[in-house]
Amino acid sequence: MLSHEKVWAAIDALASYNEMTPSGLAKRAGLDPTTFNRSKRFAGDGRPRWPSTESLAKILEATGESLKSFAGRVEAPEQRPSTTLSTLPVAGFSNVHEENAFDTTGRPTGKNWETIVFPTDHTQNIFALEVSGDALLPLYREGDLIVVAPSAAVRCGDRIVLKPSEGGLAVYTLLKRTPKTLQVQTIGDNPEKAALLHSAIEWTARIIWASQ
Amino acid sequence: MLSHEKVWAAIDALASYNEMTPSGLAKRAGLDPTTFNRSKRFAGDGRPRWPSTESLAKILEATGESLKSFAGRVEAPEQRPSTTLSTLPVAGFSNVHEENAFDTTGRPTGKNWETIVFPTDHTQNIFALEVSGDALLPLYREGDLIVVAPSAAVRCGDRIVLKPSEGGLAVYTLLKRTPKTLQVQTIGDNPEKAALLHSAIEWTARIIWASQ
DNA sequence: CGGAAAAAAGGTATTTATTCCTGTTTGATT
DNA sequence: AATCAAACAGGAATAAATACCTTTTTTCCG
Repeated sequence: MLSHEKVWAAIDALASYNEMTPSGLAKRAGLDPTTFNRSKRFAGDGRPRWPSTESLAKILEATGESLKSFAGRVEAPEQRPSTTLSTLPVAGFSNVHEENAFDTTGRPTGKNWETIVFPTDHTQNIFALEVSGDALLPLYREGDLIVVAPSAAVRCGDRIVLKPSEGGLAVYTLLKRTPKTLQVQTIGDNPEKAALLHSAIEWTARIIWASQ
Repeated sequence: MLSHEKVWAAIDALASYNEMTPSGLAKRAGLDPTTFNRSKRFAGDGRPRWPSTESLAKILEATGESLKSFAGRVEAPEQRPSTTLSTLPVAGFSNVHEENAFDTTGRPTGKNWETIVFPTDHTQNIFALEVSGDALLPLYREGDLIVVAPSAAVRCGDRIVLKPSEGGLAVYTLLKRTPKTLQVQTIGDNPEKAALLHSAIEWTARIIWASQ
C-alpha cells in the first residue's frame, strides 16, 4: 500500500541509494532544492503533505529508477531494488581544469566526476561535460550536457572538445587537419579561426550528442 | 518510467479491472466523481494535469491493489527489457509532412520511419527527426538528429518540436505558456517570437538530445 | 579548526489538483 | 422509444504542492 510515511521514506532511500541528499535529489530532478525538506512533509496544521506524482516522475527519470523498483522501496523496503540504467561520467567544464581530471589517454579520472543516466554500451569510453557560462551560445547553453566520444573518428565539420597542453578544455568546430596544425573555429557568437599545433594538443574528442 | 500518459492509462486499467468507470473508481476511493474525468487530464492551456499521489494512494487502498502491481500497469506488462544498443524511430522532417506519419497521440507510425542505434530504455516513446536544410543553423545542421520525448515535462526555455494542426513540424524554444497561447521563439538566425493558439497545436515534444 | 558550500528549516507567493457546481451525454432499464 | 441514473465535460472556487526567499544548521574540505 501507498502511505504518506512510506512514500517519503522511499524518496529518502532513493536519494541515499544515489548518494544524494533529499535536497540534492530534488535539484537533480529539476525541482526546487527545498521541495523534499523534512520540514515540508507536514503542513502547518499537521496535515500530511504528499509529494506530487509529477515530482515522483521527475525523480525516477533523474535517477533512472523504474516505478516498479520504487514501489519495492515503498512496500518492501528491505528488498534490494533492481539496478538502474547505465550511466556515464559527467563533470563541469570548469571542474576539469585540474590536471588530474583525465588520465594520459583522456579518460575521466578523479573525484570531480559524477554520473548521469545515459544508456551506453561503454565500449567507446564516452563521457559528458556540463556547459557553464554563456561563451558557447547559441549552440550550447549553460547546463547543457555535451557527450563526447574520444574514440570516434573526427572529420572536418565535426564539433570537438580539445585538451591543450596548457589551459582548460575548449570546444571547436574542426575546419581542417594539416600535417602540423589543426585548423579550428570557435563556437559561439563571432566565431574565430585558429590553427593549433598538434604538439600543443593532448587529445581531442568528437562531440556526439548534446542535451537540449 | 512514470509518465503522465501512462499513469492515466493505468488508472483507467485499474478501473476497468475492477469493473468500474473512472468516475466510479473515484467515488469508491472517496474522491469527487469528476476527479478522473478525461476532460480534467489536461489543463485549459494544454499542460498535463497529474493525479495527486494521495489520490493514487486512495484508489489503491480502495481496490486492494499494491503499488507494485499498479507499477506493472504503468510500465507495460509485456515491457521490453532495458538494453543498450536499442534503436529508436527516425525520419526526416520533410518526410513527416504527410498526415499519416504520426498517430493521434503523436507517436511515429507508417512507412516513413527508419531506425537508428540509440541506447534507450523505450519507456518514453522517444523518436528522432533528421534535420534537412539550413533553417535551423547554427544550432542544428543538415543531417543532425534531434531526439524528442513526447512524455518529457516541458519547461520554459526548453526546445521543442511542435506539430501544428495545419502544416509541417516546427522547432521552437518555448518562452512562456499562457492560458490561450504558447509563446515561442524560432530557432536559427534572426529568431522571431510567435504566439500560437493551443487550439492550433496537435502536440508538442521536448527535444532532449541533438547529435553533433 | 575555520571557512565555504550544501542542506535544511520555515515562511510567503505562485502554481496546480481537487471539490463543487451546472449542464450534456451516455448507457441501462422499462 | 422514453425515461432515468450514471458518467462526463467543463468552469469556478477552494485546497494543496511547489517555487522562491531568508536564515540557520550541517557537512565537507583545506
